[in-house]
Amino acid sequence: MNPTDNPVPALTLAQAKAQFIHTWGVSGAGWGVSKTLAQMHALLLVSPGALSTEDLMEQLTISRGNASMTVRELLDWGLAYKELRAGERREYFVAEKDMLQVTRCIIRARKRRELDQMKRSLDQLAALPGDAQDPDYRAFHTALTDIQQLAGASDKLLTRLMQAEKSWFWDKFLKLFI
Amino acid sequence: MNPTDNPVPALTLAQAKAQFIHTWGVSGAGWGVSKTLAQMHALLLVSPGALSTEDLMEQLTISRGNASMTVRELLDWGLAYKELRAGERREYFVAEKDMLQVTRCIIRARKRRELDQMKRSLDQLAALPGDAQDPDYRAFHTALTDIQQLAGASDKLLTRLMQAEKSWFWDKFLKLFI
DNA sequence: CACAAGTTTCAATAATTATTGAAACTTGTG
DNA sequence: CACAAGTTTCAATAATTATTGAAACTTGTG
Repeated sequence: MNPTDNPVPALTLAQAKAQFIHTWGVSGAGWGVSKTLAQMHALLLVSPGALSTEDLMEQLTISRGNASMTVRELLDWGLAYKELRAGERREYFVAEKDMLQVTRCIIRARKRRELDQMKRSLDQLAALPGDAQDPDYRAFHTALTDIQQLAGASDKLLTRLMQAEKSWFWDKFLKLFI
Repeated sequence: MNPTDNPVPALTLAQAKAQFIHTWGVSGAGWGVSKTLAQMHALLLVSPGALSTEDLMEQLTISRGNASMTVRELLDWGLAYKELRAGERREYFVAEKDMLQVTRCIIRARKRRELDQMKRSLDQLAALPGDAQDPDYRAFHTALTDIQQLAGASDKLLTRLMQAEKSWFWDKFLKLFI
């Protein structure tokens, strides 16, 4: 189909960035951050310098309101930082670029939002007394206990990962599993 | 507020089940399975016997169509099995109750759907040649390389977890991290 | 303290995703 | 092969979630 030696015509850098932003947005949606949030993070990740709200609006073609709220959320998650410039009113933002740190931020937020809450609910439900002869009660109790065990293990693993230093992380975690 | 010795009035088993189904549904939504799917799985988990489509419809108060599609999806994910009864046309379903197996199923599905796809995209983009002097290119390339590294590590970790036998899992994984 | 430059809020609306339910289909039996 | 018992499909609709954009607000200066 393509008569040259290079079968895939090279993308321009701008196209590659756009594709990356798109891809990151799609997967972001898959792990519990909104698409716009993930895209904004992607844009900041591949930008060499800090960007203003205005820049974000333009480059992602989103409204001012959306840009404002999303950038605030990004700060909340710890995935971006403000960069203030002397003598300028306008705020600039840079991404957290250390991917281990990024992972940690996301784990922390999701653990709090979901796992911790689920554990509370499970603890309450698993404590329900009942008749050990009743198959309904037995099924309920067995399921709950198993899930609690998994939740406890996940909790501890995630807590460890969050505390992990880069060296610990790469040493224990990667070397063990790779 | 409560004058008896028991400050929280005990839930009935049915209420506890309902609450569990609700909670499981909420967290399910958080990790990429639909709420109805997660609820149906929860219901099957706490049911001592197999349930028919009819039972699922009634107990979750969802339509026949929804029940049919969701139960199919549950089979797809490997989170439930058909149980056929001799001389009956009607199909019954039981949950996969081994939580390690459940985790494995979910990891497998999500890895395929998201991580593998993302890796393909990253590999293509990270291969983009460019001018090492250009700060734009440098930022892009650094970000991509870092993410690739993380994606590679995650991939290997998840693959290991999926292959894990119960003994391996509880030995290495839990003992190491707890 | 008026104004310019920017930010935030939030009701209205658009976009997306999940659900219904009736019609079409399948399958096993007399 | 007609029928009963069940399952699946899918267009219409409902529910949910994300986005806009204009108005209100904030903040720093002359």
